[in-house]
Amino acid sequence: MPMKKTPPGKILQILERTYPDAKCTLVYRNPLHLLVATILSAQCTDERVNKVTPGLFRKYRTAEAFARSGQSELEKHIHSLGFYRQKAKSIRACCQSIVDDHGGDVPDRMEDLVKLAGVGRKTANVVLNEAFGEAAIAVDTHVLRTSNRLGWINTREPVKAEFQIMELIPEKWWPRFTMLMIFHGRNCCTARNPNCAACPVARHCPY
DNA sequence: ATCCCGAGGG
DNA sequence: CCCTCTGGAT
Repeated sequence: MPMKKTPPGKILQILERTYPDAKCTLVYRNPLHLLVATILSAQCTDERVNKVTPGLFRKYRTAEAFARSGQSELEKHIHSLGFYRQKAKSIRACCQSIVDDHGGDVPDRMEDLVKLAGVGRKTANVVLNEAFGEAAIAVDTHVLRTSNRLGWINTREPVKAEFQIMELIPEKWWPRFTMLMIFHGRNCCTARNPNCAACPVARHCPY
């Protein structure tokens, strides 16, 4: 049973009109700051991350500074974000690797990024995209869910989803696609009670 | 009560 | 595939 699927182009246009300023709301764009901020953003909002990062980056300016930081010291800064023990541990180990293996600079290759503690494919793609200007699709739960519902893909595996979506969409659109789908997934095509009545692309959606 | 723009581990 | 990790917003 092939599911009905509308080519992405038109849908992306509609979403672009609906969410014209969907964009990464993390404040920092230099690689180290964005990497740390993205690790911190797991399971909490960007607004909450943006609230602690100014003080955090005033205290720890380099990967070496983070690597040297004390576990409990770092935890205090990020306590309000949740998962603070793992996040602190990840950031310290991650920055130690950046110092040891990359001369203190955040690596700019996926292969190297995903080896860093606390950095998965999603985080790596955010950094590649927003800090290094590389076209990428960061597959989070929203991208995965909305893409499946629209019938563009049929898999729950993020890596498969990433490559299948890349086949479907011109590279130029990859970053916009990511942000639009995340926005759409948050505000309309939610996991539990999707607001299909108000959905701008409901006509094109087999879900 | 319930949910959240993940990653690591069993 | 399942589980855990956490505080805060709603």
